[in-house]
Amino acid sequence: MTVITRFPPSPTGYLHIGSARTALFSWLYARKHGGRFVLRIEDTDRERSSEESVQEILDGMSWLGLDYDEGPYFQTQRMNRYQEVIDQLLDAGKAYHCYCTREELDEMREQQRARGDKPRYDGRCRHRSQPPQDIPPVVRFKNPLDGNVVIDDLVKGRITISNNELDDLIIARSDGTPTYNFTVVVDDMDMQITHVIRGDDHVNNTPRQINILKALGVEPPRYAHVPMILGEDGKRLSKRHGAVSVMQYRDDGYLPQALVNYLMRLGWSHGDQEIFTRQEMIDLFDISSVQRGSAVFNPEKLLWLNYEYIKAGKVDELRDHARWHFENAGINIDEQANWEEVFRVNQQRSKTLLELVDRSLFFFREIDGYDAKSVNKHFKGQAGEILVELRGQLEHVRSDWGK
RNA sequence: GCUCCCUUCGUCUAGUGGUUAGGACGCCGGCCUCUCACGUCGGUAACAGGGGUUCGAGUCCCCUAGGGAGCGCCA
Repeated sequence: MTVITRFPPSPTGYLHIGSARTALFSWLYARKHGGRFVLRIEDTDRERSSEESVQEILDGMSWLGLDYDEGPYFQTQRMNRYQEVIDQLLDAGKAYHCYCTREELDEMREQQRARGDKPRYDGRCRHRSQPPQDIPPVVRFKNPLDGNVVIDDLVKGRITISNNELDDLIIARSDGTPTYNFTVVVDDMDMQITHVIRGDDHVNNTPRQINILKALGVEPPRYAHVPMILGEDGKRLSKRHGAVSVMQYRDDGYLPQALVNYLMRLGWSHGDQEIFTRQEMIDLFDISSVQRGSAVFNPEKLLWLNYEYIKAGKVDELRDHARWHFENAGINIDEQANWEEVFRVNQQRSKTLLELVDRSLFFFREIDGYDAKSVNKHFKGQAGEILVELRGQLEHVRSDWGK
């Protein structure tokens, strides 16, 4: 059996650091097992989806080096297929039309909450005999009434959920468009996904999806629910914790390999090893030894790792990653004669590429001014004479520069 | 509220019944050094709490507490 994993972002913003980690795990799993990695864009929410986001995600993945073997597929291009499966379910009596109004549903949920119950649809339209003419119906999936759903999760272990905790979820809206939990199932089925690796905010969706898969007569894939990444305050990582966009890290002068390394080590470890080459990641990473609990994102450690990568980096590779940063500073690094020497002096004292660029600038361009405060503090007394003298001395050592 | 999941230094983690509970980041200090660094040596700091099981529990079981997630015609 060929392993097929997938990464299904919705293009509603930047590529989030948490999504990137899940993508990395999926990619690693596929690469490790000689399988395929599928990219699928979940763009059914037309309101919030955008072309720019798609591009941003694509850029992020390529920057991280996460190449995919199939896709990108777009859900909006698969609408006919979803409709087909909905009809199939309807015909088989495994789904039904529901004419409940939002008001009616709200009221029902309110009563359930008041009773201390979990709000869920009570299936009142399952046997509706005379459909009202003026209400466009949604389609609901007939969830089994009893029994359990068991997930043998690759990271969480066995999870058992009782079917009476689940309700008849909507698989098609009143305008006919399919909903998330349904499209995921159809896509994973059609794309023959064997391993679903995703955030553990999806564990509660999993039993529903398994039930639909079973109704469709398909064997569910294996699941691996990886924990969320939290901010310093223990809350789910979000913008208020600082940078959460992958591309922001690129802009801030991080090396992709450092980010990838950090992300993989977050919630996973291999003995005392901290630094891994790409190949080691593929060989050593094991999804089933990912930590079960969530992990707090630690920017300091990422910074340290980045520093390690810069210190140990080959100058030409560093130059490739720093090229556009230099361009931003108005320097064409490829035209600089002594750039290698400059890199070698600075790479051991720069924690980011931005710092490296900053420290290198005065080697590459004329000084256009002095810091007033420092001038007042140091340029006094004999300082001028000494500097002139020093300059004279430097003329002689110039030919030995770097030796 | 209900359901599911989780719980070792501040943070990321090792640990699979017997360890002085190990490593890493951070922080503090020593050494190296004509500067800044690199490097290097050392220190700081944890098994959430309570019951069991066992000769012996961070490791197994139960309870409590705390945290996270989900409960949409969002994904």
